Parts: sequence; C-alpha cells; structure tokens
Amino acid sequence: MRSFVAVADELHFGRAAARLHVSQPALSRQIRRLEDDLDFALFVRDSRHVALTPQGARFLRDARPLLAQAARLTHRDEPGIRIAHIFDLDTGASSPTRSPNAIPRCP
Amino acid sequence: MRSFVAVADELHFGRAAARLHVSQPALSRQIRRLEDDLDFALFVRDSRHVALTPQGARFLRDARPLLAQAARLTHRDEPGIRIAHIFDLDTGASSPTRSPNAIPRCP
DNA sequence: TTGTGTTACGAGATACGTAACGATT
DNA sequence: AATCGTTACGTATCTCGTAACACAA
Repeated sequence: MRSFVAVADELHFGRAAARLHVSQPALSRQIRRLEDDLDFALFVRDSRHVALTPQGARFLRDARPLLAQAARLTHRDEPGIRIAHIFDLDTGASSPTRSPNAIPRCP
Repeated sequence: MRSFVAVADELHFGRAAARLHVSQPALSRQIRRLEDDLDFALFVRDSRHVALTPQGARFLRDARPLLAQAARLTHRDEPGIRIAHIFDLDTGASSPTRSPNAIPRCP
C-alpha cells in the first residue's frame, strides 16, 4: 500500500521507485500483486501516462489514513518527544512488578 | 498484527495457532518478530501463562480498529451487498471511457 | 531513438512445518 | 509425565535486481 500511494503521488513508476529506494520492475510487480489481491485495477497504464482508476482513487482516499495510523502505531516513541496517554500512565504504574524491557531510548 | 490479536484474545499460543491455521512455532516466531520490529515486548511468557504487557495492551487497543479498517479496504465488495459512495457514483459516471476491469462478482 | 512500463531469470532472503529442547507443574 | 513456549534445521516460496523486451512519442 505504501508503494501504491507513492505511485499515486508521482503518477510515474520510475520516480516512485526511486522515492521508495526500489527498482522499477520490483515496484511494477508490487502494484500488480496488489491489484491481483484486490481483484480490480488501481491504475490505467497508457504506456506513456499513468492514471488512477476510479476504484484506485477511492482506494487511495482510504489507504492514506490507514498508513498514517499504522505508522503512528509502529514508530510510537521514535522521535525525541515522548507522548503518553493518561490511561497508560495508570496501567504502567499499576503493575510495577517488572518492566518487560526497559529500553532507555531518550537519554 | 492479526497473529498478535489472536494471541491476545486467547492468551495461549497453541489455541491461537490453531485458530490461525498455523503451527505453534510459526506463531511464536511471528510474535517475536513483531516485538523485534516494535522494540518492546508485547507479552510476558511465564512458561505457564501468557499475559499482555502494558505496552502490549496499548498496542492491542490501536491494532484492532486498524485491522478492521484494513479488512474493510481489502474485501470491499466481498459480501452480497454492494455499498457505494455518492462520490464514487459520480466519478464512475464521469469517466465512462472504459471500465478497467468489470468483474461481475454478484450475478 | 528515447522514455516508460513489463517479463524472464537466477540469487538471496523469508517463513513455514517437523523435530528436538527447556522449563514448569 | 504432561503441557507449553522456543530453538534447530531443512525446504518451499517469495521478492529482489539485472537484463531483455514491447510499445509509443
């Protein structure tokens, strides 16, 4: 899906591939595989232009927030700023038996 | 993440593996890989009990809606009911040049 | 001929299942 | 002894990058 969004942004497989640090054939295959999984076409390849299909545009609208949320999940404490939820502070304090892995990422 | 939710539901690797139609070692590796990617532990394995860590519980709260949304994206027209958005009706009608692939899934 | 997307193909990485292991009850 | 999670190991599958191809401007 990340690859799909990149291609949808660039509307150009070469530039999208460079942006993703992947070869153009690999990207082409990724998109085809996604289309096979979804059972509908995401792009119309005009062999000179790349355009979103209506279904591709719809998928794009839903894919962006999903990727954003997933990124938020995965790199939760990556930046230098720690963000905590009051409930987490609570749960963290209520079971101080043994911190499973205390990785001091922000010294 | 689907595997993680299964284990979190069952709190038992064997049952979760059966539910996912995968072997127990494979599931164990999947969870470990996810923990490695996230850089924090999701479960505490007591060699007799499995429990969520506070961070695992937090991850679970966020993972469920994300998976639900992803499933909605992937099997959009799977059931017998077709759901359309008014904007999609519009976009579909505004470019009737050529339907990229018209797969009549509901005869 | 140049630019762009797609196939072909061999190589490396990934993920699985079976089997063996360690720990706990 | 039984149960439950993990590690070892060989194998099948997947995915990549390079090279070759097809097609249009």
